[in-house]
Amino acid sequence: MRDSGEELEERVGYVLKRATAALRAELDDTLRRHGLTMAQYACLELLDQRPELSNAELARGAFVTRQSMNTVLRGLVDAGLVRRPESAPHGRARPARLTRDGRARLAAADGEVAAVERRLTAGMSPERRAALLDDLRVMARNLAAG
Amino acid sequence: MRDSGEELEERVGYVLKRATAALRAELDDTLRRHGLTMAQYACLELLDQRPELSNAELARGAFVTRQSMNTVLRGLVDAGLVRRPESAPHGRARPARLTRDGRARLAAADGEVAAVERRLTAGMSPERRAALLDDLRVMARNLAAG
DNA sequence: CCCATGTCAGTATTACTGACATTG
DNA sequence: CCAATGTCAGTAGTACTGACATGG
Repeated sequence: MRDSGEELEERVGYVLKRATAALRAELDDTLRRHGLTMAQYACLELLDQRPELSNAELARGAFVTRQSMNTVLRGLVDAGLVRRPESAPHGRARPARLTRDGRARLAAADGEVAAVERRLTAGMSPERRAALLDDLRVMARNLAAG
Repeated sequence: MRDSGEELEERVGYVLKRATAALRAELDDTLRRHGLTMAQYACLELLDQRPELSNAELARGAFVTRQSMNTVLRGLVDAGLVRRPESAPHGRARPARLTRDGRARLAAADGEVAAVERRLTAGMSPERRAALLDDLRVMARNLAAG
């Protein structure tokens, strides 16, 4: 196959989108059963790893506008999963934190999410998985930088 | 690091989501300039590769319900980018095809999309890229099957 | 004044469920 | 009757732009 080399370069994005579409569909179902959407889950995940993030920081972390993230955040606050101080300790930024319920909800969903992820990489050697993880990080950084 | 091996397994989905979120944000911008949304672009892509797909088949290909795909397809037909026969040649399925405008629009967008994809994998060796492509295919298949 | 942040308002797209008709 | 398909209706969640206020 002469053209496989050239095709390759063009098609990483295509296959990446396909893999993610499949993952999204699967996670959507899983999370729905826990009363969460993908956007909400992503936000909870971010806050779990890095508490005290402001709305604007969360937005940058999820690659969306701060208006979009604000909508998500509001939903989470209304649901009692996230807490924000009434007034900003500095500037206008109000650092968000998971509530106890938020941590519990995230933990409950995480178990099933992990199961989906195990299915995702079924049949890959640990080395392969490590290389994949590396590549994905490179890709995220490549675009986040630009 | 004792836990790096275990962490690895858990986090492929997380990093995959991050990489895709970055890609989505980038493509969203790019496609917007061509008057296309991600869903529309995905649909055009599918039809370009496999003409004559019905709405239900497209839905399965994109991992969404046929109702969702129907909405997208309607938009594309209204925009004159996709054509479907008035009546079904067999059963109720009406095979869709790109119009000349549809092909042109897709081709116009594809140039920029390819540029984004090149940035995406910048700094990866051809071997690495090939392995990545392979892994992504495995993941899509792993979930699509389940 | 400038910049980052938060937030309100409005709009478009997408994805879902439920329901129903039609075709083979 | 049944399975697949198309489609209408309704709803929810998400993402965008534009605009404006506020704090440092």
